[in-house]
Amino acid sequence: MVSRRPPPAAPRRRPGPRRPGRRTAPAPDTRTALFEAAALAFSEAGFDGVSVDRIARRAGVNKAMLYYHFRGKLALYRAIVREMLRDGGARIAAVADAADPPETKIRRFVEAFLALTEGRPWFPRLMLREMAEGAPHLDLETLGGFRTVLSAFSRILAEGQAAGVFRPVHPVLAYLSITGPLLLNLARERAGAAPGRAALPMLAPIPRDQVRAHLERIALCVIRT
Amino acid sequence: MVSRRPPPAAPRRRPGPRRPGRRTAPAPDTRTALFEAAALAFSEAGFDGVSVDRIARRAGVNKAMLYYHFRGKLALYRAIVREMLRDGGARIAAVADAADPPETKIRRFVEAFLALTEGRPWFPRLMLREMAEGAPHLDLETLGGFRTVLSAFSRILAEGQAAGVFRPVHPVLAYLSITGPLLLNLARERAGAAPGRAALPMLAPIPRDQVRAHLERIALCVIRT
DNA sequence: GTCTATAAATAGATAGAC
DNA sequence: GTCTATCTATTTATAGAC
Repeated sequence: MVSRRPPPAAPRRRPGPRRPGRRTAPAPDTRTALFEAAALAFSEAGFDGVSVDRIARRAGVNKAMLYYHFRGKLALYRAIVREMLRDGGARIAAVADAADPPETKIRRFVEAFLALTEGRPWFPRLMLREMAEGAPHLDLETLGGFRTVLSAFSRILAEGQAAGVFRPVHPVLAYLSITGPLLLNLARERAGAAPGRAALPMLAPIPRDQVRAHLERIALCVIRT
Repeated sequence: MVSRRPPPAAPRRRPGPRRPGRRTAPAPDTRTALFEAAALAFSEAGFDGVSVDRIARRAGVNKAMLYYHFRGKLALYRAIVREMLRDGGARIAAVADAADPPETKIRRFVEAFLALTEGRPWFPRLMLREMAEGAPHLDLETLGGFRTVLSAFSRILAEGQAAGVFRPVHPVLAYLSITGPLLLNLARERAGAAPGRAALPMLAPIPRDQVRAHLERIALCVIRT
């Protein structure tokens, strides 16, 4: 049910943002407006839950512009995910390649991931949703973005193991053990923010610092010798 | 985008399964067939990704029967979630109320949760998806089913804390720290099972015993003093 | 209880004027 | 680059025969 008609086989002709010296209208940032409106909308309602029309209206532009600037709904969605993974991968790589002891890097990793979820409100929702669905909207190229993140994380683990302070642990399990509780907790708090649910203690927010401390504890006790 | 028209305000008239001594046709198990077909379909494609028509066809019955036996698509979905939570809550409560030391109960909890995910293939997918979306399809009554599960888990924590073997920890964070990695790992393996992804080591399955051992380690190191 | 037929709404996508 | 208008497929849901 991802897309009603078979995907149009990708001729890939990216217009590229804002070439100087054109004859047409100013075009302030139609492409960017579409991108950000779609990112928020997808994170709130999921790929199937958002209509192309709604994205366009939210961006304040015409629906047809989505098909002009991107190749369609699915291509726009993938562009959003790729951008997220590119930025996330760069930040995690910066942590992994810094000159810190492995344990510090793990703490920095937790903080970087937390910052990522706070800087882009759509990041955790969109990512968790896509994972929960089994990533049916992503192609191999987009999935490759995950590898960048995971391999940076794995470098930290390997360094700690070489130094004898970390035990051997499956990198994927370790990664999911840190990020999973965080993503699910954010989803839980979001569920509690829905109207008529304020009275459910089960869905009440937990202070940010308490969450951060908990995640660091998980991280270190899972991978430390 | 949950349902196109406003929900019909719930007169709640459950037909009840199979009353003996009727005059109409045998009706072997139309209701059950619909229930199971829908559970699998919802877990595969999500609430919005499955059409009523598809559920009916998969169950081998007519589409109109869904509206006869349940009140509509949303009511059927909620019935499935409620059944899951009822059964899950009962199993976790059985673990919590047994005569074991707290640490054993935690291990039993992990095993019970794992068994739950293995016994009902749709359980982890459906649950993770619904959580990832912020539970937009659930009413307060259905959400109450979560409380049963969580309170049983909290009883184990409280018992261990009273005995001095567990440290004080937020029950919700502890719960998510065990179940989150498991659910996300299942989703990851499912993503890897999609056609054309067998070559991605990042999505390769991890042996069940390794996962179980990892979850137990997380559980105990998060809550133990 | 079960079915066919259809209503009423909305989806993604495109053609073509400007 | 941007727009309006529209095509076509699909959706949830119901009416009414049997």
